[in-house]
Amino acid sequence: MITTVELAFGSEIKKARKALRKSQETLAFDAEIHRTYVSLIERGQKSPTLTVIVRLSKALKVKPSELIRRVEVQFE
Amino acid sequence: MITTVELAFGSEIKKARKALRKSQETLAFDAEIHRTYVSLIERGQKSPTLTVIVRLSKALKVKPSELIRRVEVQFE
DNA sequence: CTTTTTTTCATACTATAGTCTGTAGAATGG
DNA sequence: CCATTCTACAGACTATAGTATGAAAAAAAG
Repeated sequence: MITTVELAFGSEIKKARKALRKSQETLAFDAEIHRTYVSLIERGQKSPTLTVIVRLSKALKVKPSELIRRVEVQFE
Repeated sequence: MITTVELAFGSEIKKARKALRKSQETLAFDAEIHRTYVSLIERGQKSPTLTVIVRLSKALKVKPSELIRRVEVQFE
């Protein structure tokens, strides 16, 4: 099931990635996840696990809590 | 694969649950996840998805970002 | 100590996260 | 334009998240 939380999360990932001018492929490499999976996440079609959230955060140089906070803001 | 992040997350869930004097079963009911799964999470044996993290947060009356922040503190 | 509630553990199962390969289309740059 | 890079999409697959049932062990309560 895809809720809006995934969409919000995906858009924040994309935003943070663009801010670093990285491609999905580069981000995937840095976060050690698959290229196509980054695409799925950004489009809110998957609900990533805690480990993946942490890996993406590291690769994007943003604290996981900060990333989640940005997601929460979208619901205020 | 279980990293230490899951252990840290689990211990925070347990702490927050105890603070509300809830049983695992009650928390599971409130978060709409399974009884035994709460046990697994608290012991760091599973890496919950974003949706589950959000559900647990709601049931525990803590913002997801705050929950994650508490996890991060354990690594400082 | 005895009873009751809570948690752990085992096992089996279903659903979905995450991988992999390739391709078509869109976006970007020269 | 043209070439190149990047992203979306499809489909098939593997790994693991999450469910379900029950019973044993541990903890709490009386």
